[in-house]
Amino acid sequence: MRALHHPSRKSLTLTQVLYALSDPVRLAIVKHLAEDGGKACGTFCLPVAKSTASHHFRVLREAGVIEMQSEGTQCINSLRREDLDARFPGLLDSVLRASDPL
Amino acid sequence: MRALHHPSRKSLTLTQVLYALSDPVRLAIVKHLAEDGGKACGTFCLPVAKSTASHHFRVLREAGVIEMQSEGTQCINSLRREDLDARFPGLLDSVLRASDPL
DNA sequence: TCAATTGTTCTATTGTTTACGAACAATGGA
DNA sequence: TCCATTGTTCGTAAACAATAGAACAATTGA
Repeated sequence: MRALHHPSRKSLTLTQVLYALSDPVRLAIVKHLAEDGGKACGTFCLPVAKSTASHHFRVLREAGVIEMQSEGTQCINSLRREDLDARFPGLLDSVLRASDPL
Repeated sequence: MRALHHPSRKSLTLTQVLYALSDPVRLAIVKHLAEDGGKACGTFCLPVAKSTASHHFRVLREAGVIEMQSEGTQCINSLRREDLDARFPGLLDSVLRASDPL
């Protein structure tokens, strides 16, 4: 697996983050990661094909919402909480809270 | 002007709101309305054609982010702050705050 | 080495979004 | 009534996004 690009904290943009979070599949991923981080892509039960899931993980990564690390054949995902909180204080929390009853 | 449909507070969805806010033009509209509400569509200096602006106002309205009221030939816009705060506490504030240095 | 696992990339399809100009509708003032 | 103002709708084009299947790459274990 080649090196994955992650945007720097500074280069995160609000509109891109909001867009990344505005898809139900991606929001579900973020919710799961908020509950327990460090999960491999395959451990999410997503209602889409593997290739589509890969696309959604990529959108989240490129928006700076998640971090992906290769770990053997799988890749471990985690929320970029600190970066998001630093750049957009309160945003992630309010989104997670708002998505609770989902 | 015919009656404009506004979704009820209950029917607002997080993903729809996030999507509505994820466009730079729409975010600019929301920012302006947060500073001074009750502005007509024409008072916004937007970098798009009239018809395109109309589209963006509509997306915001249908997501439940803004309220539009006919007032003569113009239409007065305002943020649905109470509804948004009730449904998604802290979300609007964090978005507005995050968009400050924009 | 071979096969299984995990995820990415490529290609294609389908539908959505953004955008604009032109035409239209509604209102209000001259 | 006529005209200006304001905003919506329509038709259309270009760009983008979500989806899936097939092929591919990297790793791990047998």
